[in-house]
Amino acid sequence: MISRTANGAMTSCPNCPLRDNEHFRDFDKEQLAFVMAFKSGELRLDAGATILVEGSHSAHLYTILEGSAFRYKMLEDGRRQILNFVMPGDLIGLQSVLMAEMQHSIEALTPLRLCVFERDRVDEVFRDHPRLAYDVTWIAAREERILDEHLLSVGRRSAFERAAYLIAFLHRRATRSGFIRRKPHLLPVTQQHLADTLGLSVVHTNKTLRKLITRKLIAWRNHGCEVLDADALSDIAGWPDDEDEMPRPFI
Amino acid sequence: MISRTANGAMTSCPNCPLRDNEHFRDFDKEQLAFVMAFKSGELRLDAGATILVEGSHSAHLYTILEGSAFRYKMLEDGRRQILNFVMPGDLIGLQSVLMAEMQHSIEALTPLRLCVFERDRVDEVFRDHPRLAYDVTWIAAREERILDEHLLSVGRRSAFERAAYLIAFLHRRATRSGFIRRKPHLLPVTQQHLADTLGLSVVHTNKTLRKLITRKLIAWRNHGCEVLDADALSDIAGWPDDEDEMPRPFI
DNA sequence: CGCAACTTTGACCAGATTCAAAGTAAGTGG
DNA sequence: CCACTTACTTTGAATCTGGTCAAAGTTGCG
Repeated sequence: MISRTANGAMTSCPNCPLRDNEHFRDFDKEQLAFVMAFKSGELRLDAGATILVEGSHSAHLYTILEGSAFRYKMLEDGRRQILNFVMPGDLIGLQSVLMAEMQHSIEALTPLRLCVFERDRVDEVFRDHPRLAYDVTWIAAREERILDEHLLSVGRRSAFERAAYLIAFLHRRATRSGFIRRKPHLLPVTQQHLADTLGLSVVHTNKTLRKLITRKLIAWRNHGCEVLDADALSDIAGWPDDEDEMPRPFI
Repeated sequence: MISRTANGAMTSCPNCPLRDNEHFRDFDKEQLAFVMAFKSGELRLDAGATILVEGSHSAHLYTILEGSAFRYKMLEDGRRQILNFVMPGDLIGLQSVLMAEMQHSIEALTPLRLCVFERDRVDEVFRDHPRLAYDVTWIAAREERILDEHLLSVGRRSAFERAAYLIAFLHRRATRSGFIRRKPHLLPVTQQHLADTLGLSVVHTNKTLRKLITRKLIAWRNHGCEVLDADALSDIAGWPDDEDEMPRPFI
């Protein structure tokens, strides 16, 4: 399950690709040493693979190194709600480490490369590395903030505003996290993914996206959405700019 | 602003009412001593008062001792989404302590009694009290989990299921936190509050609640909802029981 | 070439919103 | 104690947003 060499060598923390990204904060030497020791392996998964599943009790915590995934919940009859997307630098599995079990599943959207940490060693982080513990809490608070905004969106924005918000949101996160590097800016999602995030049917999602396409704010490509005017999308949604964002921590 | 005696004496931590509640975990002596020193005062607010406001940068962190409040966000044109309700034992203001500023507001639903902590001393928690730092993270993860479920509800449940879920949710939290003590179980909310949580209009919320009333699952009283059959409500929503819940931490 | 997955379109329907107005209860000041 | 106000709940009617169903069009892939 944990491949160290199969599809390429394991990345050592000092060479971590996240380290080159100005949006992430630097570690000091001691933290770096600890995280290197804390990291117990690397995991590669194909697109479509399930990383964590609702009801399970994972022994691991992961940081995304490369690729993207999404968190979702399902009702018994199959209705699915995508809760959030996961991109490089994001931490997953914290819920299953802190609480009894996962209450959502996570599926890879693209091929994925993950850092693996042992659940049993999380105590060490809190005991010996207050700054890293603080960062873990910060990361949890950030997820909360994102969910707040999604809830506002699904609860109170019209389908059109909601779609604009979602694409602007994904675009901002994808560019800042380094998930998307070069133009054109392509988000690798199907309309079904967007529908399940927006709380809409696929049919209506399609019709709503068509309006954004007509206005030349996005274009639809083979299995993906090209973002043409992210600022206009944020404007439609009334979503603030958040320019003063500080470099964010990751583990 | 911080009253120590005005409307009754300040509660000392060893006599904290939360301590009597089996659903909350106990502190050991050292933790208790620290929290006592960490607590810098007590705040009493009237129903309807705004505790924290979007865009502000609070110098405090609060734990609810008594009463209830709600977190919400608004769009520019006044549309409001209630994100979650806050009850005894809940921590508020963490976002503004960790990040630059609040991105939601909090308003008292009932008269409120809060423990006040200084933002500047949060570092001490992480530096010297790993167990408490862990608890703070746990509390953040719990909020995330609640938001996940709300998002599923607003995005994918029908109005009827959604209303049933929300009332079952509020009821479970209210009874476990000690916010509601004796029968009849009355939730002090208006239909406008429920509507803004459900992402529905007041009119449609009223019609939806009426169905629950007809089925004798709830009754509507003066400014409040009486819960008659919480289990039936959870069933309608397909919301799991969560019986094996462990005592939870608070600060 | 042909299947499988995804996107698009149209017709019709249901659930939810809006608007308007009336009913109810609690609270206030005379 | 009553009249008046305010806040909240209820109802009906008209309208609209978004859902469902069905079918066809695309694209990628083996």
